[in-house]
Amino acid sequence: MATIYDIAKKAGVSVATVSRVLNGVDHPVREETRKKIIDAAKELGYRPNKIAKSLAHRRTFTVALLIPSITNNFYTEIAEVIEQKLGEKGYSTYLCNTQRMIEKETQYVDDLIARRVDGVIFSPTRVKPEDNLVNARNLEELRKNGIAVVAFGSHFSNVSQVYINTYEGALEATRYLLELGHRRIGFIDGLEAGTRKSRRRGYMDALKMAGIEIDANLIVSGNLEMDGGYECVRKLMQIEKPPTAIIAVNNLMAIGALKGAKDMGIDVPGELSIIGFDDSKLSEVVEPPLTVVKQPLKEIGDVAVELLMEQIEGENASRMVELKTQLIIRASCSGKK
Amino acid sequence: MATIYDIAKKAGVSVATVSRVLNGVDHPVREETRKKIIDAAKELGYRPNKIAKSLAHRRTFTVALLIPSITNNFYTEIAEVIEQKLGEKGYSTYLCNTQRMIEKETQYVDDLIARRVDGVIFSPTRVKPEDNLVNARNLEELRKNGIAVVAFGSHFSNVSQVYINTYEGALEATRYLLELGHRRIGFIDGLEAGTRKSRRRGYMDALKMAGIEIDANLIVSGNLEMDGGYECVRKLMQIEKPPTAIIAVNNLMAIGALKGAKDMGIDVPGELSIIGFDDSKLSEVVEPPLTVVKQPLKEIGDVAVELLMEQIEGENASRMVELKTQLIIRASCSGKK
DNA sequence: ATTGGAGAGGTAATCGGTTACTTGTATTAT
DNA sequence: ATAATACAAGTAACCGATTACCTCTCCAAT
Repeated sequence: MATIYDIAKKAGVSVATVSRVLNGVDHPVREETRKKIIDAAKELGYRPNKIAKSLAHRRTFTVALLIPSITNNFYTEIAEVIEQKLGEKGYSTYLCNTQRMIEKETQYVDDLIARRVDGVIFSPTRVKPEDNLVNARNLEELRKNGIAVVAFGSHFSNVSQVYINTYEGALEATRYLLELGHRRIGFIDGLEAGTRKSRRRGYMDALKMAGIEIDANLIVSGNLEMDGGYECVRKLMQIEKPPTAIIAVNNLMAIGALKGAKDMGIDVPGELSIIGFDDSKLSEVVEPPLTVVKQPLKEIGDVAVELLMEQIEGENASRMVELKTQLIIRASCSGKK
Repeated sequence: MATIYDIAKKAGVSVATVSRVLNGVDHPVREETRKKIIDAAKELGYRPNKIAKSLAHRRTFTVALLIPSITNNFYTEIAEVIEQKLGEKGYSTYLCNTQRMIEKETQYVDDLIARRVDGVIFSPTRVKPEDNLVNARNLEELRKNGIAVVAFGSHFSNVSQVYINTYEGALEATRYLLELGHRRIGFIDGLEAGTRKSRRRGYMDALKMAGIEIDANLIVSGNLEMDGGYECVRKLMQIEKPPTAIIAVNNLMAIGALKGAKDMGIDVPGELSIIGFDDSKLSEVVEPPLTVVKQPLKEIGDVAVELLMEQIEGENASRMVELKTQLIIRASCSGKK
């Protein structure tokens, strides 16, 4: 492949001039010379080598988006807007999918440092509570190596982040079910059993405020995929006094729960109301369309990119932006008679 | 950040030795020296610079996966296996999403060449028939610049590819509907109206062989997303003699069609049978679960990586592998009375 | 006539690694 | 005792760019 040296030789100039012309650097060059260089580059089918450019500039103009899953629309819809926005700003996006495996997260972090990405938008992979520590360590490692970081989907200290107030979302959803007359409300949680889990807290607080005692049997956990929701609903509906409504902490689990209920011959919303989290096209097409606590996907992406750019190109103070959820009422909930 | 020069100084050796130790090159080094180097590297928090490595090696150990959509599970499920397999072989994956915009495909191709990826797994973005030409040009550009390429999702000459025999898939699906007694079968196509579209040919051939004349009114096109299917079904059901069964060319369109039919008050499968393409988790959770022509996602990914590795690391003869579809019968079709 | 500065372009160090080739020493074979 | 060889390590060119600094002309100003 042709290099700027080849072009320089062919055009009879030095590489400095070639570089200047090809990059539009502010340095006077005669029109005639410029043309010779452009022509030579074209003839040689010259392709700039970004590897070399990156090495010289100590900038790669690459940003990584590190997420737990790529088959979950929640993440891909965010990914799409992030990639779009970064592209407009001249950055390429590395999409890194951990498949919810914490070791892969660490592997990726090492690789991203080695590749000298300019920034990382980080949504932690957390299946077991201990993963929390690994997440924090990975984040720290990135920052220690001078990489700008923005996080979303969880809490960290001292890092720019987009924080979605899921506590209030869960609170609102639970209250909605209470208003409909439900008293036994189940909660389908993810595996990442921590202490300060906001969705669960929102759910519990709403119940407490309504003077309803919390029944541990009504809270079950599964993996964050459809089968997790499927299994959870079966567990919930087989306890002594099964719930009349259920909240699931993400989109796929809600859909899995819906399917599980149907397979058990339970009518939704007739016998069981279901509320999911994370709106996506899917929630609309299932039967019945799901009532969900929507997280503002597009905004999350927009804000994440903004925060990252502030760090890469501006003052690097870390900042936190809070976004609110919104309850989208569709047809998966009904009043308790 | 620390470089091998820093390590060399700290350990009192030359950079050559550092490089050898850190990369496990087959060259004798005294155990004592090795230890000094390892320790120095650790103390300095050394992180290898893959940019520099790539420049020196003229290999990036990066492969790009260039696809039309990232919010369609068909692609993300393939992406997941590809990324997994490539990772095992020591390659990082660049996931590039064109959002079905042909200009983005070209932009990406230019960028990938500039980034000197070792290979590209390419699924063409094709919305209008003319895009075909752009796809071919992009492919040629990659190859001209010495980048290994594997294509899937369409036909190209002289490139390794995974070819899914969708002609037979469509043939089989149509015959299935014919056996159920349907005579008026609608076809929901994508926008990419070409001449030699295999799914459509399979559909038409099955009808012809059954002695049924093709009614152009039964063939409509839309975009490849849910709303495309949604609109198409409305069109189809409003013609003079509407179909009693429909085949849609991809997963999202089938789901959109299902939703569209429901919204029109049409019972599926009672009044209308629907068959989709591209199996994915979604097809199972909609109501009724969709009968689909399944494309072997995992195999597509596996084979694509195999073919690419053959080119990058072995003899670079281009090769074509044909995969078969499979009709998965669920509950969205019923016999015509 | 001399000086100063703008215009046009070149030289070579640098980014952080890899590696072909060379060197010096210790061991073994003859 | 000496040559041959293995071992252990170093030197410096190279990968493909960028860019600070330098040089040479030419022309206007004094």
